Amino acid sequence: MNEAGAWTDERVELLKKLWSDGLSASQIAAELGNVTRNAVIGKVHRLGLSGRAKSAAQPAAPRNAAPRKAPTRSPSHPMASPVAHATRGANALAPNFAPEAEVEAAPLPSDDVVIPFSERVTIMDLREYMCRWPMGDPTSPDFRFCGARSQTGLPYCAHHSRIAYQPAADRRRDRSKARA
DNA sequence: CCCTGATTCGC
DNA sequence: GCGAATCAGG
Repeated sequence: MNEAGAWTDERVELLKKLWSDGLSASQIAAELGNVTRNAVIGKVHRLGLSGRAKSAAQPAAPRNAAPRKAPTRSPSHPMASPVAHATRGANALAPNFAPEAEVEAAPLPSDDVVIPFSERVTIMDLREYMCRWPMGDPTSPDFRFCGARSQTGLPYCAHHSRIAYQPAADRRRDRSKARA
């Protein structure tokens, strides 16, 4: 039998299909099984795919110096960073709320379900990786955000992303496997 | 915090 | 050819 992680024609075909289908490398890797997302990406590049739904070509990112073997992990902090703490507070809490931009399912207070209180955060505790799903009136003093881990590139967590965008054909984010 | 694809390079 | 390590961006 073929090796589990071997790129047979079958697997390559599936790879092409899924890649052109818009699935992410990790998703494809999970689907194929016994391969990492890096393997998928590597194969994609070798096949000449890459950049499926992106610009024809990136602005030639000067990716110089990338010694993955002898990384300069020793003198990493000769001086460290001079406290790059940019206090971004004190900004106006402009209620520039877009009730209906493209989100028909307005954030009703009724969907507090499945959202534990402990997860809720104020704008003060809101981090970049936290879900910004508004809960309650922005004008209300007890206005809170979901605060759960937000999805990549999205301002909301997985749960609220689904509600917000209501994809015509939802992609099953099956990351249940392939996770050492 | 997590994820994304892109790239390099030892194997 | 392969893919881990690494990078850079979101």
